[in-house]
Amino acid sequence: MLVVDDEPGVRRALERGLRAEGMQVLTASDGPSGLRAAMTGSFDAVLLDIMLPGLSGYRVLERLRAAGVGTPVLLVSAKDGEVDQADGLDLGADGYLVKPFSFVVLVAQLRAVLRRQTDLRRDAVLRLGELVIDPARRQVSWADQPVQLSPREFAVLVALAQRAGSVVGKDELLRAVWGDEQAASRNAVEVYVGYLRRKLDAVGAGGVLQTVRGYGYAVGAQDRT
Amino acid sequence: MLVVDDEPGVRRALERGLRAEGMQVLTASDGPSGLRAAMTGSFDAVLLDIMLPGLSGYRVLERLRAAGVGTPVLLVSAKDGEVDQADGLDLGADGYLVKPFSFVVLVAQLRAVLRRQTDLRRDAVLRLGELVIDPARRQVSWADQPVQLSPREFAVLVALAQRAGSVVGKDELLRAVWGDEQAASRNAVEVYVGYLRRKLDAVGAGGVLQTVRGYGYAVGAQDRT
DNA sequence: TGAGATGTTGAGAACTCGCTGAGATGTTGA
DNA sequence: TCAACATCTCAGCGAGTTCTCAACATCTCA
Repeated sequence: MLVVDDEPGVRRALERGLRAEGMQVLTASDGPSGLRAAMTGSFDAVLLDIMLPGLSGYRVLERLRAAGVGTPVLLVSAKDGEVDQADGLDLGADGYLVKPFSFVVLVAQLRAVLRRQTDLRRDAVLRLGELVIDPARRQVSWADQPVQLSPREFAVLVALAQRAGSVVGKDELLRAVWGDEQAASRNAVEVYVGYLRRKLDAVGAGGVLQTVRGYGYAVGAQDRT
Repeated sequence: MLVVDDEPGVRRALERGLRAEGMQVLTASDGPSGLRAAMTGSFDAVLLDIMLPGLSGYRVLERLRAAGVGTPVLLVSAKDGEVDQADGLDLGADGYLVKPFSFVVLVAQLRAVLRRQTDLRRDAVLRLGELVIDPARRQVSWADQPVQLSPREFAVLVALAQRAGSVVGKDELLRAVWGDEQAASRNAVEVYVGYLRRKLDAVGAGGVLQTVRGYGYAVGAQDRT
């Protein structure tokens, strides 16, 4: 979660509350720094106050969407006018809260937004340049050539592709693919990345999976939808 | 879509937004005219504000249902009380939105309602290339040759065909065909897919049912993105 | 330069998965 | 009551998959 609000008291309260709900929280206190943080696209959701110093919440949202960042955004405002709502909605906000709002309502909205997000994501086709991953059909192809993968290989590739552009630690992969009970050693990750590389190389997709020594792996792509 | 709301700003914003989502939209600004429009029954869904001049949303909904019009209705209100929600749903509303609501949420609810609607029209004949499934007559044919199926076999085939083009997990199939109480093991699914294949192969429909190892089954359909 | 850390890979044992034939059990209708 | 059918479990086979081990390659830094 990214929380953008100019009042230190609100920031602290939200941070503490959301932590207690098991979320990881980062905060920003003005428009520009909030925008910068949100641009990384590495948040599951953003809670954005409208009245902000430097750059209003509207503008932040606008630029975010213009830059193609699709992270869900909940707008927070003290104002209640219809006009504001319509504006916010047209800009692509995913929810709207009017101050003062109850914490319970906030959490409910957040969970709704996150659920919708994962619902959409689960079956959404992932595209990374020539690489296309279709979770609904469990199919992978490179430049329209299909690539046959075993279930584990597929899961590893999806886990990497979902975090495309950033490095995924081996332990993180282990957790994402093998589950929490750690049924496999860390070497299994290396082996499966090896399998994936071999199969991808065979269709000309060399160098898609990069090794980051001492940490983990990353799958290419600077773009994003 | 029929949008009934007395505020011109909201009407315009919704109209624009929904058009952008590919829907056809008509609007009405008060209760009586909204009711008249809805009575025609020619809408896929109605978005109905509760606070309306002339005739409240509740009354509109009431009369609509009394007249036997089953069009799905989403109620919109500024009020947030539990009582109101219960009232609205009792009157036969299909969803409830509290202002201020986000446009994304509205669209999600709308799609859910429409999906439910089409699910009810289950009797529609399913066509997958040469394969024709008629749920109303419980008949299946391949290239005009009829195929005799037992009820279970039929149910499995329908469950697969309804999600044509995407992979259906065995557990998912089990739930869809056998119900939630898990009256059968996962192997039953394999057995029935086996039966289906044998019968389909016999009329030349080989390879219609594909196995996706480690996950489930998929029935043809190459189109779609 | 070379020792230790880190990553890659081939081999192979153990296991899981999906398909199938056999058969127990239940249901229906003559 | 019996035959015909439907449903579902079971056990076994063969193929594919998963994962570990250990040898080897590569990298990093003193």
